[in-house]
Amino acid sequence: MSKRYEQHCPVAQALDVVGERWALLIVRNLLLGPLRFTDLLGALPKMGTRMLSDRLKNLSEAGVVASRELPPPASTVAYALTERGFELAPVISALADWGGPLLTPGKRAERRDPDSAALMLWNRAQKAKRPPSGNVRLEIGERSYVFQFRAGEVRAQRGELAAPDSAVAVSTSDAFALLEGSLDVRRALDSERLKLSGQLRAPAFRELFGLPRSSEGGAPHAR
Amino acid sequence: MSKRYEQHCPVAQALDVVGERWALLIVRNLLLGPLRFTDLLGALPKMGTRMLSDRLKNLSEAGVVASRELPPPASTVAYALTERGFELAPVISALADWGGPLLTPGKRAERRDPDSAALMLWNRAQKAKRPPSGNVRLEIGERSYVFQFRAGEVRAQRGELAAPDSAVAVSTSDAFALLEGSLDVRRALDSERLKLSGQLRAPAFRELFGLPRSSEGGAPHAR
DNA sequence: CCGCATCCGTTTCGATACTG
DNA sequence: CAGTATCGAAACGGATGCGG
Repeated sequence: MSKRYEQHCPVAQALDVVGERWALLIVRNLLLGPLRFTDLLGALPKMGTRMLSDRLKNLSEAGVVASRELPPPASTVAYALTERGFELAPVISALADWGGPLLTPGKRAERRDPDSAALMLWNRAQKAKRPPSGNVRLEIGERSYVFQFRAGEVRAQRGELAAPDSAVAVSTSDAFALLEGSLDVRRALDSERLKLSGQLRAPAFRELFGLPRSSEGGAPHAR
Repeated sequence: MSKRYEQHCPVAQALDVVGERWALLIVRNLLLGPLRFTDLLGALPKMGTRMLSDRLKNLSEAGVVASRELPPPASTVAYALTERGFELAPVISALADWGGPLLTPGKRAERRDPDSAALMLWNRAQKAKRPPSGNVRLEIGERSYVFQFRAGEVRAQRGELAAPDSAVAVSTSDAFALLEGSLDVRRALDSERLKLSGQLRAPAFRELFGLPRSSEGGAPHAR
């Protein structure tokens, strides 16, 4: 945007770069790994192709994202965050924390994609008790993610992992249900809506991702 | 904005509320205390009155700001952050951290106001070594601020304080110079561009606000 | 003066069609 | 698949007006 705030203030300067509509959502989607133009487009409903190419251009010039040519046979372009771009993670994280209470469980017509669930899990994992170390393969809906815990850091990326220490599988809607507490980990395991394998046990899993213990304590059929 | 992202994601929900142009800058200015309509207008160059009243309306409906009638004789309205609004501080803080490197020392035509300097000092104070406890009266340019340190928390507000433990006075431009490291605390004190009084000594002052030790180490006239 | 509503020229947005 | 071209609709920015 050529409209800058023109203030000698770090907040205004930051917003000059990532304060435009869509910009931070693009960053959010790229936090889990590189994406192609159309992948981004699909993840950002209502956004037009013009918008996306404009934003990607601006973010590239600002050094936040970089486009790389994928090697053949997948000869196409992928967009990835630069190191500077990854440094926006605390901003996204703070926004996610603040926006958490705004998530109303009901709401139809709101897109629910695996990436959002994965990011929420990542955000919680960063704040939860530090795990020892290890890799977790997380399957949410059709997508697969790798969470790497080591030295008090958590990294999350799209992708497969040959030999993870543990594996988790859950549907997209159940992932959100677990996050919001309307589905209990124990109950999800019993009904096989959540599958755990490897070293990870239920209590450790819940702590690892800071999941609430249960929905309403003693009201199983709270409608 | 009636244009919502319509995604079931806390980041998107947060941006639906505070992602519009100007919104976060309004919050930033209110972090230091309530302001009147025209005060905000003056702090936000290029912003029109229409924009401001729209944004204030949206932010009020979202529960981020609240307008309160000031008691007579100053019968006018002031806008203040709600508790929910203050919870955006980590977002502003993360943006300030990320935007810090974008601040180029030179740049004319960039507004430099005391509030920005005070906010930057607040941001650094939060990350610096925890001070014991006490109140500091900080005068930047024409404005006065009160920093309250206690129990590992730092609060910063516009306003006077009758009997602070320490007092600091500096011009607006020198405040930025101290922050960016082009002006050394020691040198500023010697030349009386920075005035300290009360219990606060130079080294403690520098640590309290995480100020850099000096500009370029051994190049006093680096041009 | 303060808080806001109205008007207007310009920019930006969102959707679609189209090209390499 | 990766964009560019185009167009109507909306939003922005600035100026002005008007009731307190």
